[in-house]
Amino acid sequence: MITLTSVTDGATAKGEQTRELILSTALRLFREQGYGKTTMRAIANEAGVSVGNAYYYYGSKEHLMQAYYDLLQEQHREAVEPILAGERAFVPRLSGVLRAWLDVAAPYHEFAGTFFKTAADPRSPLSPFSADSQPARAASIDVFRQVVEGSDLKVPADLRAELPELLWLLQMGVVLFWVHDQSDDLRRTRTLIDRAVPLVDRLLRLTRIPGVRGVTTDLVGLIRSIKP
Amino acid sequence: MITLTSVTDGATAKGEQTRELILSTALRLFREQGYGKTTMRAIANEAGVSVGNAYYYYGSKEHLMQAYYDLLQEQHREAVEPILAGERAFVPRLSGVLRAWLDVAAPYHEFAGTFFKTAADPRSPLSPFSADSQPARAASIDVFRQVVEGSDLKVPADLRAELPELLWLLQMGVVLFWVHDQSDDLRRTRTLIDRAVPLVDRLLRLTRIPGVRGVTTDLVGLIRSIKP
DNA sequence: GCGGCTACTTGAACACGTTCAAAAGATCGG
DNA sequence: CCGATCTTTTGAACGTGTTCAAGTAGCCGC
Repeated sequence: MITLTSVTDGATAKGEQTRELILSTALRLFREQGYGKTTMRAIANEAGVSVGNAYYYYGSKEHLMQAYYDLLQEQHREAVEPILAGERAFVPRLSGVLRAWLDVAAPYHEFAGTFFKTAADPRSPLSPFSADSQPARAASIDVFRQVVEGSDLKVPADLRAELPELLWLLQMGVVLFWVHDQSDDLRRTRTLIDRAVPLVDRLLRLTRIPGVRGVTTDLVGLIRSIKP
Repeated sequence: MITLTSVTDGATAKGEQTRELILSTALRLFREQGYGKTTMRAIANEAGVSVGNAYYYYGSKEHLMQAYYDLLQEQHREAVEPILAGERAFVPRLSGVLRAWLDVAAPYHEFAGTFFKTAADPRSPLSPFSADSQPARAASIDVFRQVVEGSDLKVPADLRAELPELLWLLQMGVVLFWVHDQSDDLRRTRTLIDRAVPLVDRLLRLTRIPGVRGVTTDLVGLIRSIKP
């Protein structure tokens, strides 16, 4: 059934080339003039193709943004590698990962608002909670799994199992804060990270105190009960 | 300078009537067919005015939604009164307030996604974090101030001062969860409230344990340092 | 009543995201 | 090389949110 040529799933080398041309052009325009001011017509014009052609490869303008986001995540994963490889203490591991996100995403700060906007819509396939973005989310959570696993952190096993997802949620919170942060050089978001991470660390270490243990159990139970 | 007629700030009785007609028509159509499928033309048609007229009173379609949200908050404040008047224990007070929100907002669940979408955009004046919505946010936080003040809860004074805002944040989290909740009769969101509130209560009571006190101080310090 | 002012109202026009029927290329068995 | 079939490309057309120049209506001082 499957031929041995390049045409196995209806994709051609030429087609891939056009797809990438459209994406790179879109990303450039997004960066140069923002998402809102970049029109599909401008993207098509600049790429030297027709509007309809852009829609042949990307279902909507938002899908082009999704591609932007995927790129970001990929860059984040790369930026995080040396930190995860060379550091064992939990606090610098987590801080490093969060700060790396900030550095990677900084050039897109203005445009990030628009991303968050569509991401918050539950019906959008771009929502970080949607089924469609499950792979991207899993990859993102995996970074935090590494943060936990490679660290010297000691927490109860049940909590440890949920921790990567919780830290991912923490990052979502940081991103939400970052999107709204208008201070110079993102000073406030940096403060948030610098102070929140040690706080999280203290909290996690508290879970070994007997009187606190019950709360932890409750928390884990809560998380499990509301998972879909 | 100011005349004694009704024209004191450039608003006429007739104008107010038109404004309300447009709003009520819009809200009806939003409810009947959803936000996305309701066009500005349809609103104008149904209200018997021109499209431009709708824009004379409401700067954008989103502003009509904002009015929807204001209505919701007003209804929530009313629904919450008997609970706050007749109950002293912290857990039922907070649960009651959160459940009341769920009940008030339930008819608009489908349409709430769209609201959240624009709310997450930091440049939108509709964002719950924006300066424009400061009054609405303050009113909303005030409900949680009442939850705390009228309750038997005992927490350190510095934390107590920040608590209303923190509980408001908790509600934002619940709303975010609710928006994405597709379970029957919002079962998952109800579970979240029923289990999270006692957990919050336990956490707050823990703050009086000496070993935990330091973490609380850190938390309060963090909050204060990142406020604008 | 009149001139002028402000509040209000209109609807055509614009810009943008998106769709789609049709054309153009590419590939391949024969 | 032909015809068939699939992939790619086109650009006009549509629907929608939004703008704006122009018009209408009410009101006040005179």
